[in-house]
Amino acid sequence: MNKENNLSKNQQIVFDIIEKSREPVKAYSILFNVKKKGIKAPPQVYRALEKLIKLGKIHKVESKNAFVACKSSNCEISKATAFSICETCEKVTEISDKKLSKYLKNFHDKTGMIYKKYNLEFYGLCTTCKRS
Amino acid sequence: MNKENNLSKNQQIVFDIIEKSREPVKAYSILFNVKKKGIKAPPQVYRALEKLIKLGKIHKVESKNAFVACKSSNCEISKATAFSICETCEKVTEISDKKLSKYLKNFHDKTGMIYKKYNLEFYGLCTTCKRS
DNA sequence: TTTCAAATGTTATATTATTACATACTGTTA
DNA sequence: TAACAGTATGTAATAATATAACATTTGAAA
Repeated sequence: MNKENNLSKNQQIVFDIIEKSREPVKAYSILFNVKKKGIKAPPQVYRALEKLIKLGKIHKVESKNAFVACKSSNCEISKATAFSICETCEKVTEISDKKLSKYLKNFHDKTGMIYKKYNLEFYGLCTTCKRS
Repeated sequence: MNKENNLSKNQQIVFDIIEKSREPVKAYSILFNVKKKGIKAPPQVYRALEKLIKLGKIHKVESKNAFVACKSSNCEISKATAFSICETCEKVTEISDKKLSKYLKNFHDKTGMIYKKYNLEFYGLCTTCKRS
């Protein structure tokens, strides 16, 4: 364990890759990038990813099978995620909107189900792609 | 093409499987089930799925890599999906809530991005699993 | 210093999805 | 009706994503 932040060696290596990236990173892209650091096999990456998600340090963008560092509530355990995804340039941005998260956290359906977590992915055209 | 509903042979076969199922169906489970009907290879299934999604007849539950028939706005093209997923029994239900969909359709983030589509997946405990 | 949970290393394999290319069907319109 | 365009199909191969299973090591705390 790394004392400062509670991450183990592999977890830190994987997290660093994701954090530095400006876009969602795929598991096998991570794997490729950490071969030089001694991580050789998929389970090592997937285990680190799983732990990082549990810790709220990263999120999985489900519709892209890719991972991003949590920007909105850094280092807190986050079970509420929202992303905007540009269908043209593929840019993914985490949305942190108090009203939206409040609305969704308080949402109840008719059945009385208890929601502990949600993931919302918007698709559309980002402002850059809109212009062109 | 099947005149009644615009689906081709393979599309109809795949749709029937999904429609009859009470739970989300995975692509390879579909493939296995339609081998007897002459569909033998993944691309045949994936192509049908793709078309059915375009038509709004089915949705993909992204976090499960599985497909469900659209119950809420039958046969209309649907770009706005919301599901509730029980973490215990894995039951997936499509949420059709006018207020929720209105809220999300009208949602704008700070960047001015135009949203054309969204997918929302809630996780939690269904009423049955809550009791036990 | 034993002990236990967490983390790691490794091989193999399962699961999900796409590429690429050849062929056939369907409806339109010249 | 012949030609065309668009859509759908069949097929083989392979790419991409993810997990199972098992042995071993590490780290913190009792």
